[in-house]
Amino acid sequence: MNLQQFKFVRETVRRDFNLTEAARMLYTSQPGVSKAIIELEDELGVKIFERHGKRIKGLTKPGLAVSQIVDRIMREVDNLKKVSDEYARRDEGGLTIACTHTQARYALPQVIPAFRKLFPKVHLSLIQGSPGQLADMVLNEQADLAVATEALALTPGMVTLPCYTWEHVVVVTPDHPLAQMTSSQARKLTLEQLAQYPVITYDRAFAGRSAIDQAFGSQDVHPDFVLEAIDADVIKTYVELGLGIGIIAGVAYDPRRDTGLVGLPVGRLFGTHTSRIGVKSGTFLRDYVYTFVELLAPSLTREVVQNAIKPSDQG
Amino acid sequence: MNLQQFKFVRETVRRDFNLTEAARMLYTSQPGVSKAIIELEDELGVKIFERHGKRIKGLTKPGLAVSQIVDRIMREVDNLKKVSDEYARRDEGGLTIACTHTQARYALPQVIPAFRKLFPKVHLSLIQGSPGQLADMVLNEQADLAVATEALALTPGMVTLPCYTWEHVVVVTPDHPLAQMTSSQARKLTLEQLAQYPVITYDRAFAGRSAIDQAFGSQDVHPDFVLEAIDADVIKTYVELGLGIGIIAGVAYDPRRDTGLVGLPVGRLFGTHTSRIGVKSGTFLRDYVYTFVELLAPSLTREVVQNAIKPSDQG
DNA sequence: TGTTGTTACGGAAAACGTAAATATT
DNA sequence: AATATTTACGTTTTCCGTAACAACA
Repeated sequence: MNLQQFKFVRETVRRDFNLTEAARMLYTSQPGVSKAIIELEDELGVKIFERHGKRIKGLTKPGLAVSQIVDRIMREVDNLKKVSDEYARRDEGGLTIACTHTQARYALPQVIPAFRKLFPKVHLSLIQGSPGQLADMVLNEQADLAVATEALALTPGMVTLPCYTWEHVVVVTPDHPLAQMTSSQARKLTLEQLAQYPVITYDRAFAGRSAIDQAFGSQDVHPDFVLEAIDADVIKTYVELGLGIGIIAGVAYDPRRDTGLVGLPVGRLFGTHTSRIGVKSGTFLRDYVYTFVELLAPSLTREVVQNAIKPSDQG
Repeated sequence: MNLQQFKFVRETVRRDFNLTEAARMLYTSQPGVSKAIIELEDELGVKIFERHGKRIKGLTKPGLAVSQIVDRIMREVDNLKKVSDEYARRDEGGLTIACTHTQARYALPQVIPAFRKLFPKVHLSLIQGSPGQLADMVLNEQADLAVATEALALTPGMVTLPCYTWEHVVVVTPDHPLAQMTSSQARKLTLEQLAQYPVITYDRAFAGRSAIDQAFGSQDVHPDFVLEAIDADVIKTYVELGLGIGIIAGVAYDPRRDTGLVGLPVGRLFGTHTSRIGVKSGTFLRDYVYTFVELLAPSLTREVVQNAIKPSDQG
């Protein structure tokens, strides 16, 4: 039994039981992976992988149990590295944040400069992806934490914590009829009125889009979604081109910079949303990660987060 | 980083930071242990052990964190072996029970025959020791579970569950004044009356002795404890020799077999005691271990026990 | 001065990659 | 036929024990 074998098992599971892929990801030879796994199976006395002839198709029943334990071991091994780095290179290291475009472009810029001043030696990476991908990145420990609004939650092993709340804003061109309204008229704007115009907003999986659909749906109003995009910059671009009205996250509209657009504060129509951070349960987080989270959401103190990631179930 | 290094670190901590001892326990050479640990320290970039020159005196701050993680890893590695044995040799294996003499001699015989019938291939070992030793054996995973009445509890990582309750009994020779009483007189026996005779009972750490002391102490009665022993058989022997009256666990007195003794049911004087099983939190238990516990205490179902040993904190 | 930890060194074992064989889709 | 896994084999590296050395108490 050795750590190498565990690494191979974990990677093989992650790569959907493709040894060749697993070997490639770990920069090693495929026969080596095969041999190591077979040796582990021999030592444990059980087959970990279900084989149809020579093709590996999935986990056996004992294999599932083994795989879960192996995951826990490898997670602790990762923690070992992180813990010692915490002492050896106190303020150095990497912080990988998986987030949506909205977060990367509008929310995180409000904290990253301060963070960099505190930890100039920490190498930051922002990885963008869909909320589903973000969750995967955190669970596979490719990212230390995820920030998103839509469904990060509910995968076992994933812990999410409320970060900040926000509302949508409607953006239109200055010459658009909606832009001509008095502010008292604007306050009374309804979903029906909005739905008279083509709508440009986020893709299904992003930035509170589900709340937008729900709001319209509950009133049985069905606007024409002419264009859906991952990020507010794209949406704003097409709004400026006159393709329709935009519904974007409030943080994504800045009256001073977005001079070609008028923002209508009708967030109430679509409800209030909570952006959340996602962390993998049971992982060790470097000191500066806690600091980062506190900068992003002062209510998420070190204690709150530590308590949340305590491993309560196996993940 | 490899499992060997982890094993060495764990053993070195357990052997009070004596590399020579650790090496001997693991049947390997001492320089090998030294080298492996140094290599691990180099790889992690931190010193794990506090050294005064060349003497290892304890854990450094990072070393403590490392040691805790290493313990968790090694525990999971042990689980891996157990899990696969569960499938590979479904009803074979070992069951090591750490218990006091009272348990081994009087309580466990009531369940072990039934257990052996169910799992004839399971090799049973009973290790006897003081309650403190029992706890250590479980924590070091030399024993699967511990059974005892006195202080098993409260070490972190140890989970205890109530097993069965019992009371003490006073035993005397048939010609002893106390044996001449009518049953109504016997029912009214007081601690003062008992204290008129020399008392033979358990050693401080065993079988509810603390409750005996407490009972006498609370009435400010101070009997003459002429002899203290670990087990009831020894106590009964000396009672038969006329050295005094015996106070032993109720289970240890059988009127049919102990023909040379008369039992007085005065358990109420010393309160009711609960024997408990102790298990290490976070360990995997073989199927037959759950069965054994259910035989011993039907209320401790598999679900109850599994729930109890779920790792809530690090141990 | 005895005990304990580190360094040096050499033989044995295992780890790993290339090549070939075999099985699956 | 193409893709995927296992077997075979030889080189390289790592492992591990003995011996020698160094430092504490």
